[in-house]
Amino acid sequence: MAKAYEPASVESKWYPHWESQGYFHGKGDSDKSPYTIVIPPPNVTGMLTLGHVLNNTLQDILIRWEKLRGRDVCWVPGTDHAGIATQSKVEAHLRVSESLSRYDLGRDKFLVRVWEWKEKYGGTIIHQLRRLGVACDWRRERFTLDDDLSDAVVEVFLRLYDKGLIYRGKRMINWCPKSHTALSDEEVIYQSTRGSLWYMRYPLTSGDGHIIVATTRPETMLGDTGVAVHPEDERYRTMIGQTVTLPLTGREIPIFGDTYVDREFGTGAVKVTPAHDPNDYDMSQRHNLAVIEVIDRDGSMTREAGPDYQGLDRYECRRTVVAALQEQGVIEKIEDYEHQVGFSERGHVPVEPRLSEQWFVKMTSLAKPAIKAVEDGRIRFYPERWTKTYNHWMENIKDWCISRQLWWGHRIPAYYCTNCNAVVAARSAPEVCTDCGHNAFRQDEDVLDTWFSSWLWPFSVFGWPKASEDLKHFYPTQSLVTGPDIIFFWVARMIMAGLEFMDDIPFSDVYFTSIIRDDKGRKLSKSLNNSPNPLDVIDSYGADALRYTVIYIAPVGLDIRYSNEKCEIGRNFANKIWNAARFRLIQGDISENWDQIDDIDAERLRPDDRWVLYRTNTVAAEITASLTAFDFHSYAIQLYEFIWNEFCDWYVESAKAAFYGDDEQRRQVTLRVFDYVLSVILRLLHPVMPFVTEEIFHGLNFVGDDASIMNATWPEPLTPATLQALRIDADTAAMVKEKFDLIKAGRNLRGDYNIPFNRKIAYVIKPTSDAFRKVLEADPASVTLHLNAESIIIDADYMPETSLPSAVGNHGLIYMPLEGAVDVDAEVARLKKQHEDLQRVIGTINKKLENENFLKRAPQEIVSGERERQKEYSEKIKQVEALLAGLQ
RNA sequence: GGGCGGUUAGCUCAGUUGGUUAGAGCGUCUGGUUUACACCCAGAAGGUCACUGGUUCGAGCCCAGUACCGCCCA
Repeated sequence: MAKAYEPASVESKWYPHWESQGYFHGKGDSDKSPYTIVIPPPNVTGMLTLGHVLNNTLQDILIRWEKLRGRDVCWVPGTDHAGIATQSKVEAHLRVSESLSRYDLGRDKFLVRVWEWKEKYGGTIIHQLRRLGVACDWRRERFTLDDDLSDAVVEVFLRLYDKGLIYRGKRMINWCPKSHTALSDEEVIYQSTRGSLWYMRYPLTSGDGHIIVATTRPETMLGDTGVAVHPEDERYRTMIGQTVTLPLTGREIPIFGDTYVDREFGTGAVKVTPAHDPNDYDMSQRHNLAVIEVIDRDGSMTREAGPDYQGLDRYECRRTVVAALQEQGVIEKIEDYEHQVGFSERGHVPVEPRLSEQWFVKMTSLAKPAIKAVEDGRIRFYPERWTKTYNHWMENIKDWCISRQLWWGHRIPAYYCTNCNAVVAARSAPEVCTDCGHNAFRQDEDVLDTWFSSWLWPFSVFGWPKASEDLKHFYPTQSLVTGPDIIFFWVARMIMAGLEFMDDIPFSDVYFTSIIRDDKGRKLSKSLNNSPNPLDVIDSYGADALRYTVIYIAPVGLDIRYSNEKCEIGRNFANKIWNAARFRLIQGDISENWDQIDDIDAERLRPDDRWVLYRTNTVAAEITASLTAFDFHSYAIQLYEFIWNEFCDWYVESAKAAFYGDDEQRRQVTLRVFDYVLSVILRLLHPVMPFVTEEIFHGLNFVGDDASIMNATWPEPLTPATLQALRIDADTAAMVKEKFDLIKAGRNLRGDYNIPFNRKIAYVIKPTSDAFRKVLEADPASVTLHLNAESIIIDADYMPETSLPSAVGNHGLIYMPLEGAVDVDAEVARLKKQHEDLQRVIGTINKKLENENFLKRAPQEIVSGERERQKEYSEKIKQVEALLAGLQ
């Protein structure tokens, strides 16, 4: 084995091996209970980001863990077609390389080009994911535009249409002027934007004064068809019913009262542009106002805007309109104003509310059972607080706009009679129109929202609507790991779809990941150039290191502050376990019965062996509990602290005493214990660090060349019989811990006297309890080694002739006999400090025990615990006082 | 405006249903080529647990309020 762990060769060796051996493949017909995860499908245009690293590492931990626990695991990977993103990318490519627009090519030829692009670049993220080591079932990889999955989309559309839950209608929707398509409410990102509030004076037609309206969008005044005030607003009461003459256009429009108007905002009078504002549109319906469209689908002004403005971009038009109004003295004043502006999630331009004909899904009836599924705990969210966000959205759910004016996607399965325009939803064009008998139809030009296929993902990947063994076996899935940013887009909709079409929940647990930021707390973004490329990180630190680090630094329910340097945590940790294994290999071949300890002769066990077995058993249970609770951070911390601070710092050192000693039988037993513990550690670690654990498992011959740690078993708790037979218990473990504490005290004495650790010196230990004496006498060699002592004397009756450097523990004292003078001042100072500390502690204990209320009201075990401590510390302080007396 | 988080060591964070002298990693300082590991080892320093009040025998933890930071929804 190399002196330091070298990830690159190990990773490139094992991943192809795992994949070719079919270890990632869910059997589907197995007698084992299934454990299924569907991947949140990344965009087919996507590149691997740190967000993917976190998300997929978490899923991989669950999958590998459940596999070790013996379940038939299946993690379905795949990508979605990402309508807008992919289409825009290919359009941009065509524009730059061939100066072609999609209209130049036409729909069919354009789609051929998109498919070509997809075949060429669409696999990028899928291949990048493999570098991370994820145990995805690649034989089941799916794409949302695959034939099966497209069949599912059509089936769902038709079912909902037949139920009356899908309808087509002219509504106010969010329009992306860059992508020229409608968007759902969820695809609009509101951002605080600095703008202005323009106050405009609209003259009354009567010539008798004016009314001042305030607006953030002066260019829309070209489409104004009314002015609204609150009906009870005294300032304007007399104006209701009058008309104003709209500047620039000369249109005469009414002033009317509507309770929607906020009297506090601006002047309390608002201009009403029904075609370009959802609230104005609602008011126009209530008050029979005209609807005049002045902004076109590309964000330019229409003919209706008037000859001076037609064709201008909406922002250019704003400047022109304001200039014209200023010239006419219409602008009363301009204030700086910060307000929320909706931006297109994909197009990154301000959306334009627009009236248009679109397809919608009625959501209310779908939402009801989905709310209930979370309410009654059939589906659980981690962290739990996300249920509130979910509930709030679900209870106020709005109809879902599912049509997109794109070409890349699932084309809407609706056909229009070319004669009478009758609408038919069907798998293919009907032969004859049932309304008029005509025989020609045209299909709807639009495609469906990408999420309209994603929401079916948990069952469409298994072939639904066709019945299949896979579907029966693997649905419902168990865990979903995703970001809270798509709780509405995806999670909520999958729950609704699962219940509606499968009559069952799609998954039982949803784990919401943290959001990754840079170490200054800023969002990762291309423009800030603060998004590390995970592949570079894997090259320099290793996949295990990156995986482990991301889990280790992820706080529960908070954002992660990441920097590449933090991957040293994972790299160092991998190297640590690597070297512990290397040390073991140097000692010779692995024990034959490394996978159990039941037949070990208890008499051969050292206290340290019992301690490490006790701790291993405890930590394995704690780790299992952490993973069960989706507490991945604890999982990582528990591994780190046990492996580094307990196993390596204490047990490996302690084992050296046995390995280098004369007692061959003891050596063999210690090797057995070491091997057992190491095998447990590796299996506990495997879900998060698959590569290094596999390499070590083979390196130490825990498994043969053709096998894998992936197929090992998760460590089971030791049986009570074993624990009893080997006398592995909390008391022994506690006593060994006392020993370690006294060893630390002994090391501190060196520090006080500036004796370097490499200089061997003599120590005397005086146990003050029988149990402690026995632990020490059972294995003085390990104490000698831990202290790097020249010699150790264990003597319960030890009385030094002169004062010696010494320290007091809970069950004994340690002395450091020195040649030459004792530094009395230093000794006194240290002991006095300890005396003060003890006095303070004893003081608080005494205060409690003297408090009648405490004795009366605190639980008995707390009170007796305090009595115990009082006794213990009193003993200890006496020892300190005796030492002090000897010095003075 | 409504909702949800957060505030603990220089930095990043743990801290179980309230109960030992509040912990870890990184950073800083001291010492060390110890035959697993310098990607390391042995030590040290460093905290009024944001603030105010309350409940309790007992509060970092529970309750109320305040301040600041962040996210979501309108």
